[in-house]
Amino acid sequence: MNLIEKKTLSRIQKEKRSTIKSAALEVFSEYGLRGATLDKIAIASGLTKPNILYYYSSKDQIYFDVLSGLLDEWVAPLHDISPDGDPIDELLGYMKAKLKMSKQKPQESKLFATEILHGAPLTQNVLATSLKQTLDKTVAVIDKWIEEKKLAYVNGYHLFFSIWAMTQHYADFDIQVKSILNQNEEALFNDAEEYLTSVLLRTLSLNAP
Amino acid sequence: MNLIEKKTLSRIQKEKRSTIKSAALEVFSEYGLRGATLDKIAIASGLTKPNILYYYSSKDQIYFDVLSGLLDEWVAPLHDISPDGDPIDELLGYMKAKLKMSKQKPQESKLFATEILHGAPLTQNVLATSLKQTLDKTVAVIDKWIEEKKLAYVNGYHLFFSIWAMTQHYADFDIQVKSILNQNEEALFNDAEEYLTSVLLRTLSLNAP
DNA sequence: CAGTTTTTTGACCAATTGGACAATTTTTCT
DNA sequence: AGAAAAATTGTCCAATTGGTCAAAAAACTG
Repeated sequence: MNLIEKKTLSRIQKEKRSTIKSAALEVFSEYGLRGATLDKIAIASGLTKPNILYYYSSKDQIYFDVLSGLLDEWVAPLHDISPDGDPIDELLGYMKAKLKMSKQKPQESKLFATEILHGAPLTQNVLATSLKQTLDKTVAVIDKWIEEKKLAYVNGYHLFFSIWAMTQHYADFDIQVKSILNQNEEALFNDAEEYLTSVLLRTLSLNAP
Repeated sequence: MNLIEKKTLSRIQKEKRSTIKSAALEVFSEYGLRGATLDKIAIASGLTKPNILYYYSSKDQIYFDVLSGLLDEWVAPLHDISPDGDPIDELLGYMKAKLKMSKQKPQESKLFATEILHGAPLTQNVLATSLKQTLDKTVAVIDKWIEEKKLAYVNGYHLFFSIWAMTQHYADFDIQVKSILNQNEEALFNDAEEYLTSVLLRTLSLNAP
């Protein structure tokens, strides 16, 4: 079981679990939980199916482990927003951090998107508790900044929804984006960053209509 | 076969195909192509599995039919942008139309999102041809408006990517949004529209920094 | 090196799946 | 009404699936 997990994992255990997890991320992000098969994960990892089941008790366990590892990483940039920094710099920095994750970890973004899209069977409580608490705090900071006239008025929650949506779009919908723009990834993400920077600047700056 | 389809479908054929399609939309949007089963579609439609296969030759055919019907509907609002209208009114109207679709047709949005997310196996060529052409034309209109000083400078393609991302987010990630905001749907979409309106206004208006 | 534990695997199983098909029922047409 | 066509279904099947298990192989221990 995962709950009564020993604290000292052998070298082989660490290696194999890590191998399985990255193969599983690959397969899950492409096919989703239900579309992914143990056989596909076995092939992607170079292990046999029973061998995988020696390290994880079920397919769902693998999915759960991969996804849990992701959640913290995904929320982390929110914690880097400093209430003492310059509001616009902080928010631009946050957007850039999220955009960088979309560029460098598209599989993680897609896995997360698929999970939410299909009803968040494993993460709904995390969303409603941990994520909500973190976001509530951050939105309180935004509201304070607005009150101090350091930021134009915006709805803080929807501001973050839109930053998530706009940045993750480049990972989750990459196929659509690349079907329309025949650019290399470098140029694409440069343009995206420039565009998103200008949207946020115009949205958040005080000297607006 | 679907290609050699008769033009005159009987009353029963029309009814049953329609029944199957709406049941399939329900199931596909919740589980994705691979997670959906004919049995689930059978139950959701109130028909038997062989009966479904009498109207569609395979599960993939059903998926293809549902998705094709969706694509046109999904792109349609782009055609309503008039080059002769007021630029900001036209773009606000487009955003509102897309947001309304997210509110009223979340299943369609989710099905489309899942398709793209998992590599757009059935729609990639449609994206690269039909959608691209439509968007190219619309972006040309945007560029003309910018040249005529009716609109602040923006990258037209990324403008549409961001409108799609921000509006569809409320359908695709509804579970996340609703986990964080404990509002009824009416209030939520009102706030969303107000927020998105202000973002677009500030982004597109000329009197900006 | 011998014994013990951990790791790996081939063979297997039951459940689910997409789909085929012949027989039956219902609808349509004259 | 009666024949022809269309629609419906019960039964079946082969392939794929997640998962088991006992035995073999490898790694670690004294």
